[in-house]
Amino acid sequence: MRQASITDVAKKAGVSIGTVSNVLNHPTRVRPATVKKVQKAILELGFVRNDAARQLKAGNSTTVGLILPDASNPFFAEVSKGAEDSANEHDYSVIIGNSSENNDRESRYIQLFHEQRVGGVLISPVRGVAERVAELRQMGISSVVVDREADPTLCCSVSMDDVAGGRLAGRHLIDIGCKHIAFVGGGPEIQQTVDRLEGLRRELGEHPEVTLSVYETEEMNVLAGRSIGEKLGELETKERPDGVFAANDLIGVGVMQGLLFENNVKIPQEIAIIGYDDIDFARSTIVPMSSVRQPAHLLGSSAVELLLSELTDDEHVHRQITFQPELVVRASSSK
Amino acid sequence: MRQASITDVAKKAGVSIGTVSNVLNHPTRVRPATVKKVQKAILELGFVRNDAARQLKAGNSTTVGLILPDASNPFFAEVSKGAEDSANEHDYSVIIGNSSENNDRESRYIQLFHEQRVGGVLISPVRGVAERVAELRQMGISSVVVDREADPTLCCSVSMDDVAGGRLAGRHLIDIGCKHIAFVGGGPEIQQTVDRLEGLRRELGEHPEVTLSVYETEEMNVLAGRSIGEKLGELETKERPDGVFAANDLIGVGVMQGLLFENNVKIPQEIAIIGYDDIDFARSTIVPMSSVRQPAHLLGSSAVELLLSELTDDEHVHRQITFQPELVVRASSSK
DNA sequence: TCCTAAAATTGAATCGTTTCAATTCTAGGC
DNA sequence: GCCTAGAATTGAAACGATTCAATTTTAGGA
Repeated sequence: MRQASITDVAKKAGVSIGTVSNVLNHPTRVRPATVKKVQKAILELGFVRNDAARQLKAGNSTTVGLILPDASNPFFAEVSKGAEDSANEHDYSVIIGNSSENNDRESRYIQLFHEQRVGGVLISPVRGVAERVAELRQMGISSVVVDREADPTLCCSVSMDDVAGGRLAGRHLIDIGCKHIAFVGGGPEIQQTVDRLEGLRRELGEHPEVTLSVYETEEMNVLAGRSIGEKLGELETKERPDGVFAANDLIGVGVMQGLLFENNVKIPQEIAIIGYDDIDFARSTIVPMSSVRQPAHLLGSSAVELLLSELTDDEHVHRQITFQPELVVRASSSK
Repeated sequence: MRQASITDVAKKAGVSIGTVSNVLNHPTRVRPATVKKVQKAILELGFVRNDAARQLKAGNSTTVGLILPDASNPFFAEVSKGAEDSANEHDYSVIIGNSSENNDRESRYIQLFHEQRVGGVLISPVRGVAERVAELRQMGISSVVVDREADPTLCCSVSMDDVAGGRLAGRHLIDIGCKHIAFVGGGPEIQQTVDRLEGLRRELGEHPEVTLSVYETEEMNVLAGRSIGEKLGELETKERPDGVFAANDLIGVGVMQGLLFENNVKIPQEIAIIGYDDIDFARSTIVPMSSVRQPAHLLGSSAVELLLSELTDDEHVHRQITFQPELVVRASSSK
């Protein structure tokens, strides 16, 4: 089925194609009566502009590519919503590619987005940030790194201050009177986890009366957390922690299950728990769990703002923005 | 930064632009030595084809638009992965729009995708299926309805057989010896829930010795389920159900929490539980929960296959495909 | 009515690629 | 060397929209 073109509209309205284009793009240059005539013709023909033609001539794209490592992760779902909302406000649209943590797939989306001449790419690289940024720059593609830090002489990036998140959790556990705090989850190969533990350590550094135990896990899931929770619950009461800071919510949920179900530990009375990420899961646990929340929506929208600034402002200077998390206190740490 | 064009490549390789195009699109028409020359020039110039130009001349798009009602729903995340995998195999790509259950936003994405002349649209409409399908047809856009049924004289659709899902759950509960089954969740305004209950009723119809109680909820979340779980746990033992079929996993998790935590009911010994959707949540409950699984990935990939068939096969006949769910048995219903 | 300046409109040229008829090149046979 | 047929290459035309210099129209003043 052939779509109506701008030439058809011009013919039907009895004007030139340049006038139709002006009605579409610069309506103030056209007399109101002519505008009406053209709009009537557009309606009757069901004309919808061909963006390929527009882009080819105009040379500028109104789309931004977003490459996510894991679309089913609620965090990234929220990042993409933030990006879309912000883009929409600027008459840009976001097209999403899902790398599924696969480096080759990520490369493929970069190529595809480049063919489509997207205005820029928002990316949370599967592998090395520096390498990807260098590649994108070499291709002449503007980019913003999401949820990771990048060298601000090369491009913008938006990320979370996980050290601050760790401090928030630590401070809260101390405020509610915890003397023996356990950190559960991950290991040294996950930078975000390392940062969260670092924040906790810094906070405890000002409280020499408070002790810290660290329990690493190979996985960052509920099962891994439950296993540690069982162990903690089996400790003699005076050896148990009275506060647990979990590296993420899944770990936190698992710890809670291990404590509650296997050991009948009272939460938060005997052991308080704080998770990280504030996914829906946290809210829906048997004892609603406190969690450090990352403003994912804001991360997405800020990434778009930075990218659009780079595209439109000749004086644009790259920035590295780090967002502060907030603590959402729920039953698991209320005492 | 100006990107290299096909004219630049032709000049550098010392051939015509038609030859460069043939190297890109019909390499067998070109002598190997010439192919090599052109490819060398492409590499040196970092040439990446401009898809807007290609699409404008060639007239066919290699992208498919996917409009999701809720990107953070794991089900749709999996649908989109299936769609992407299938599209990739056919050298198509999927661009995703997120309507966030907003009808206007859905309209906006349809308009945007139409401007981009996508090959077709995969859509799970926020409102009326028939209305959307009619609109898309009027616009000359091929479409496939996802996770809903559509009139197969108008377009293809892929959906789940929720009645069969309800039968699966019912049969399993009967097989493990349940005599009093409770259905928990939703109400008559949610067709999928109605179908699941219908399936359960059909299965029980062949077992007059088994009784059924229905508990509706206003919301389909964990809290709503927990409230019902508490009520069920408070019933006299001989009035309690011995099997619960939850309308979705969140309800199921909530029922489990209400039974376990408030009433110390033994699961599955006293009451067995089956959820629906098999989200990660189900697997990670205190007693891993059985659940009816929908092949979301297959739904996505089949939708793409149907759409591409429509685009490439002159003899294409629209189909309505309904997928059979499967039951994943876990601890919550193993006895 | 004529003149002038501003408003409004026009349409050729352009964007980068694909297509395909026309042309050129090549290799084998005589 | 000439001829022929098939292989290989060429490049004008076209796709649909935007742009902007050239042209036309309009309205107000004398």
